Order: sequence, then C-alpha cells, then structure tokens
Amino acid sequence: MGKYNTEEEALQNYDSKKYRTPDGYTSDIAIFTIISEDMAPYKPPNKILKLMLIQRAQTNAEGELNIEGGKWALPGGFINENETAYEAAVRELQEETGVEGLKIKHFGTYDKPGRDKRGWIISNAHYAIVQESKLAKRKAADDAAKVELFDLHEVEKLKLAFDHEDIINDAIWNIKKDMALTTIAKDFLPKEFVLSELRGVLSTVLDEPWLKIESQFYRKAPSLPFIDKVTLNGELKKTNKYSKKEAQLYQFNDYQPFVSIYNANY
Amino acid sequence: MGKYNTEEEALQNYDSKKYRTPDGYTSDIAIFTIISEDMAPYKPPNKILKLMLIQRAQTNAEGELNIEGGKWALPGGFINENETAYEAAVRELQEETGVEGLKIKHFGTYDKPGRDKRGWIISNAHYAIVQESKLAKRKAADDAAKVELFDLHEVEKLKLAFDHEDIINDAIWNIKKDMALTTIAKDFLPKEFVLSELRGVLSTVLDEPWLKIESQFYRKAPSLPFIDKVTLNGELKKTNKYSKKEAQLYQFNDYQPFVSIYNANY
DNA sequence: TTAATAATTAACAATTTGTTAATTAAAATA
DNA sequence: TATTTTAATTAACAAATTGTTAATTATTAA
Repeated sequence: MGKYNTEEEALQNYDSKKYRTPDGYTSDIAIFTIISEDMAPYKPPNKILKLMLIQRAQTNAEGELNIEGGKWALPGGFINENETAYEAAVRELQEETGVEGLKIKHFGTYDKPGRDKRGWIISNAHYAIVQESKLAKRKAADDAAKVELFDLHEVEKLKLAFDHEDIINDAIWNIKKDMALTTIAKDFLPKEFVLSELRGVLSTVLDEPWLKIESQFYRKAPSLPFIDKVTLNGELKKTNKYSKKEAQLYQFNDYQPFVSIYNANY
Repeated sequence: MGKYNTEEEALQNYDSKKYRTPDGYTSDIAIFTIISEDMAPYKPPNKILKLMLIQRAQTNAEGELNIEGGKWALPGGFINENETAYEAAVRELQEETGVEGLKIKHFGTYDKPGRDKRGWIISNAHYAIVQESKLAKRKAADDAAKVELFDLHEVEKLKLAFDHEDIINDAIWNIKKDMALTTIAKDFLPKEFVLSELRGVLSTVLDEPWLKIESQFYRKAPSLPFIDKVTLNGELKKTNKYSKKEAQLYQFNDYQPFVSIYNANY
C-alpha cells in the first residue's frame, strides 16, 4: 500500500525538483516574405524569397551586455507558462512586426546541450509567411538593434547567434517541402493571381524541370485541381496587370491535394 | 555603459529564475510495428499496423500512487540535461523494448497548459518503427504494469493518459504522410521483398485507388525509381515464399524521390 | 503600320494510364 | 497422372497525359 491514497494527495506531494528542469523555454520564428521587383511594365515581376532577421543589441534595457550581442538572429523570446510555443510565436510575431493572422507553422525543437551558453534552454522553431506589404510597418523591438530582410545566399555569410544557422537551414528546407506538397503558395499570393505570379512564387524555392520549362507549366497548371479560374457573373475574369494581352485570374479552392511517391511522375 | 564589460561577467550574472521555467521536459515514443498474419501457405500474409502502449502502474517503485495510474500511455520519460529529446527517445526505446538502431523520428511538441497535472511539463513526441521480430523481447519497464500491441481501431477505445490521444492521432497522421512521401516502407520490410509484401505494408496505412487496384500497382511498381530488382550473379533473384510461381525480389536503392502537388497525377 | 511581347491555344508524337485478358509454374486435388 | 487452382507476371489496347514546337491573340511601343 502506498503512502498516498488519492491522486490528489500524490499530486500535492509531487516534487518537480526531483528532476533537473530546463532553464528556459523559447520560441523562435523564421519570418519569410517574397518581395517583387518590377523589371519593366507589362512584365511579370521578379520574385525573391527573403528572411527577416534581427541584429541583437550589444546591451539590454538595463545596460547589461547582451548574450550573443551584435550577432544576427531569428526573432523570438521566452514562452509563458500559460501559453504554448505556438501561441508564443504568434504573440512574438505580433510584437516584432506588428502583423497578425498569418500562416505560422511549428517545424522543430532545438535542444542540443550547450546551444545556449546561459543554460539548458530549449527553442521551438516556427516559420511564418508574411506579405511584403505587411512587413512595411515592422519596427525594431526591445532587444533588436536592427531589423533587415536578407536573400537566402546573404544569410549564409552572416554571423548568426546560438544555433540559428541550423534552425534557418531547417526552416528553408521545410518551406521548400511545404511549397511542393501543400498549397502554402497561396500565402505568398494575392487572393486572385495569374499563372505567371504562381510560377514566380514557386520558382523562388523550387527548381524542378516542370516548373522551369514555361510551356510545360502553362499547359498543366490550368487543370490543377486546387486552383480555379475566377469568374465574374458568368464571365472569366481577366487582368492586364503584368501583360499586354489579358491573362486569366485564378484562385485557390479548398481541395487538399494528396500525393505519394508511389504514383508520382518521375 | 553596462554593469558588465564582458560576456563572461554577464553570463555569470544571468539569472535563469528571471523567467518561470518548465517543471519537466520529456520524450514520448509511439512505437509502431507491422505484424504479419499467415492466412494460408503460398498466400501473402495479412499485414496489420500495431501500436505499442504501456499501462501505467497504479503505484510507483516507492509505493506511491502514480499519476494517471491504470491508464494506457505512450512509453517515455524525462530528458536529461546532457541529451536531446531525440537522444532521450532513443535511450528510452532501448530501455522499454530492448531494441536499438531503429528508425525514430521527432514529429511534434506538446505543451498545452494543463496537459499534465503535475505542472508545466513539455513532451516531445517521436515515432519509431520496429520490426515485429525485435519487439518479441520487449519487457515491462519500471512504471509499466503491462505492455501490449494494439490495432489502431482498438486504441480509440482505450482510456489514455495525459494528452496521449492527441499525440497518437498525430503520430498516425505522420506515419501515413511519411509512408506516402518517403521510403520508410523499407523499415517495415526485410531487405529483399516481393511486390505483394510492399503492397501489404503500404495498405496498412494508405487507402488510395492506385494501391487498392492490384493490377495498377503491379504494372507501375516495377519501374519505380527507388526500388530495384535483386540479381544474383547476373540472374534475377526470385522466391517462392508467398506464391507457387516464383516472384521477383526487390530492394530499396538510395534514390530519394521528390514529389510535388504541381506535377502529380490526380 | 509594324514589330515586340506575354498569354494562350493548337497540334502531334511519345509515353503513361486504366482495364481486361492471357500466360506461367508449382501445388493441391481428383 | 491429369486437372484445377492460385499468385505472379505479361500482353494488349484504348484513353489520357506529357514533352515539345509552333501558331494565334491582343495589346503596347516604335
């Protein structure tokens, strides 16, 4: 027979100090945006994937030297007891950039011993997709000296804090995977878009022959089951935003594509 | 000028108690196996996906009432300061089942406030794939009263501890996704297998027409780029293990298939 | 008026599907 | 021994989809 007869008694006696517990629980966010460079009128703009990073301040609000000060890092912060890592990421995205209601996804946990000199600190990594326009009102937060958007090849050259180089590489890998396997492309696009815009977004991360060869993409795309031609009272809705001839507008529908390696095209 | 002039000084002064920290950091593992039921000689066996669960003991080693005692749960335990969640999962898999060197994958973090009555306890969820034969030597561990393999539809009826129902549903969803998109089927198969075995493994979790319709699967499968026909000094290697007529043996190669929803077959 | 441009359609051979049927080899049965 | 049964494998063929090249369609710019 045990010392405690009810779960209540056992709970009251539970000692969380029996095990060594983490010194911190944090959320980091890789914030991606795709910027459009207008090359010429009546031409689809160049699209480039960018990652938002902050430069950690040398000193904190109290004037103390900051850990990993001066290095570039993913925005993020400590998780509160009454929220999940995901909720903290949403909150921090709002705090860091002032934007909300965006696509955000947890993709990994980083807990390698020694990753943070301050102690046993666990990071939950998320990526977020933000429309370029919304990032305009971004502002430097408490700990951030600077906020900047980087090309992915520029990121490689930066001095990054903690294990953020690993996290960023995983984030990029995850966004590529999701771009190929899910309809997240829609989070980088306006509600109604033309095929060249869709191709531009996909091309920022994917490098497959069916995408690179224009004619192949344009022949297959109109019959993809998860996008529809936009109609306006029975008429096909078209636009001249990027071309002289009118181009058909498309929008994503609710179809959830499911693919497999066993019936794919190779 | 800050109070500290070097990072060393700042670090020494860093107070991990400034933030509320978690009360525990754990790893849980959904251990899957596929059991083969021989239906008749010269017939491919029925394959069924099973999940290994433990029944939490009513009392612990000290005779105290156990939290969530009597309920079924995923095996798992506390993570040590000097290891990652993944390493803890590997260690615990070894402790629980005595097996090692298996496919194991982290698929989620569970940290909803209130998920564990003992406090702010975070779980990192993994799934593992274990050959049925290796599970034979499984044994009940410290906290476990019983260890059992369950069909997925049996699991739904069990009283599960903590938020393990959510974790298990996510584990099943992840194993389906990975079965469709990666070559993990190989972890459920012998090194050399016949097409009916491969189809049996895929069918335990997938329910697509190209798989259900026998003739379609058998016509397409031989040309999949990630499996090869096994040869033995120039000759095709065949077997009679499940059929009267000899069947071709196949093995996975290193080809990493990459699929996308934009050039899939619908 | 003409050239240039991006979107779109057309055309067609090559390949891949979906489907049904035939063939093969060994075991089980009569 | 002859016949039937079974699972694997091949064959056959129409339908659909690809890969590829070329033509067509509105515009704008020259």
